[in-house]
Order: sequence, then structure tokens, then C-alpha cells
Amino acid sequence: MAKVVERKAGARQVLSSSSQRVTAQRALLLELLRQSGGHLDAEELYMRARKKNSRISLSTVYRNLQLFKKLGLIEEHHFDEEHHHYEVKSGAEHQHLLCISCGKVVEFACPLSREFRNNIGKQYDFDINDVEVRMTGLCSSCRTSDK
Amino acid sequence: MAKVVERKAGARQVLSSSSQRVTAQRALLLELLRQSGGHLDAEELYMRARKKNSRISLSTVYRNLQLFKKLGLIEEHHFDEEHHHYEVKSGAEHQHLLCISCGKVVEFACPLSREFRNNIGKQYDFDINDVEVRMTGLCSSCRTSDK
DNA sequence: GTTAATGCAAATGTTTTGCAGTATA
DNA sequence: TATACTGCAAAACATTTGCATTAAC
Repeated sequence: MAKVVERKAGARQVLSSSSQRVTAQRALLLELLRQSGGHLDAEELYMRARKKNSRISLSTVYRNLQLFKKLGLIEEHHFDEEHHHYEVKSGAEHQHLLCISCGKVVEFACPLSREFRNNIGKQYDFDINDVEVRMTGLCSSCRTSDK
Repeated sequence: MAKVVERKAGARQVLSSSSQRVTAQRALLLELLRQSGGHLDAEELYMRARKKNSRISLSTVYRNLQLFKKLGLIEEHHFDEEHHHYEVKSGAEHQHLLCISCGKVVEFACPLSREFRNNIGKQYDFDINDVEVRMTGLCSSCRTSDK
């Protein structure tokens, strides 16, 4: 609760401190991204935004997703080939588990990734700044409910 | 050497056994994918193919990449947002390390991924069939040569 | 009042598809 | 010879951009 207020202030602060204007559209989009908790794509975000502001345009959604990404407010994932998915950046490092049948996305902690990063970075002389682990498979309900 | 012959026969066999025809275009595309060793996108593959057969079309490249993927002959990766990259499937499980500056792709063995898979699968009751680990950062030459 | 952001429509770039002609089995 | 595959052009799709209007500072 205090956390939400803090985050809201944070986003607004990030915007104004980089001389970006705090528009109604941006506030709405950030709000929806935060509420969703999960992983939205541009189209889905656009549809949700239209329920609150029927005049908002898809370009505004795209333009602002790019802005938020650049400002580090959200993260972009390439789960499937056709859409990018966006999620609000949380402090906690986590990875993703996807069901190939129903599309469900589960987040899991991945404490090994730090150790990984160091080993591999040293071995190949890379300065690693991101590790993504993605596992795909069948969730329990999809597994039982078919074939 | 024996391996290459074996693989060639393998691809041909996979094609005919699923009543797909072994056309000159398919042979060429598979040959180029195999030769490249690395990670080609459709456009790059198309350009290389045109050097050998100037009449080949981009649609043929796309159609066959999808076919090869479906038959399990190649793997598709989403390294960046605009292109998909394809690589011939090799038995060895490996992961990818990408330089965000020059785009270099390094493959590395990831022996932990099997253990990972089992733990996470058990924990979330998923039947996991693929693990992808992708690290991004700066390679040594990009690190020294700028900023 | 300036200047950045928006909405719209048109453009872009990648990937897909319909169809008539061509080549494989 | 029957039918799958190809090449071409057009379509489809997500995303980006130009520009006149609107709103934030």
C-alpha cells in the first residue's frame, strides 16, 4: 500500500525528471500495467485502456511502451513469435515458465542465475548484464485435460 | 565427415518419410543452414540462397523454415525483436550469450539446466520440455573499444 | 506561449497466402 | 500423370512515422 504510492510517485518522478510530460494517457497505461501484475502485450493493453479512455490510440500505446522501456519502468519479453509482452519492473529477479498449451505464465525465483552469470561471464570474457531463463512445457491442468 | 553424410541422409529421410518432396530448394536451404553453423535469419538465408539459385523466392525460404521447424530439423530463436534466427538442431544442449553492442552470439554448455528443469518442474507441476537460457552483455572487444 | 504528446492515417518491414505454372515422385 | 512445391504479387500482421491538433509545462 505504501509501496503502491511509492511506485506511483516513482514513475511520475522518472517521467518529470527526464522532462517527459505526465499525461493522462501515460498515467493510465502505467496504472493498467501495474494492475495487471502479469504480462500484457500492446494490443491487450490498448483494449484495456480503451475501456477507460475510448479515444486513446494504438500509436500512443506503442510510443509509451517504448518510452517506459527506455526509462527502465517496464521490461519487454519475447515469449512467442508474434507479440512482445511487457511487465512492470519489480526489484525481484525472476524467470518465466510457460505452458505451451494454454499460454499460462508462471514466474519463479532463480537464485542460481547470479552464480551462472559470474561463471559464464568469466569464461567468455563478457560483461553480463542480464540473464533470462525461460522454460516451456505443459502445466498440470493441460496435461490431464487432453490427449 | 561420416557425421555430415549421416545428417544429410537424415534430413532427406525425414522429408520423404513425411511425404514431403526433396526439392533442389530444400536441399540448398538445408545445406546453407548446416554450413553456416551459426544463427541465420530468413533474410540472410535468402541472400545466401540467391547466390546459388537466383530464382529462389523469399516465400520459399519462409515456407521451408516453417517446415524444417515443424519436422524438428532446426530451432528458432528470438534474439532480437525484429528477426527470428534459425539454427540446425544438434544433439548437444547449449545456451546463448549475446553481445548487445556487436550482436555476436556465443554458445555455451549449460549443465545445470537439467537439474533446474527437474526442480522447477516438480515445484510448479509442469511437464517441462525445453529450457532456454539467454545472457546478454558486452563482449571483451566491445568493452575495450569504446565509451 | 512553447514545446512535447496525441490521434489519425498512411507507411514500413516482416511474414503469410492465393494462384497459376513447374517439378517431383 | 497426379499432386506437392515454387515464384510471383498481393495480403496480412504488428509496429512506426508524419503531420496537424491538443494539452502540459
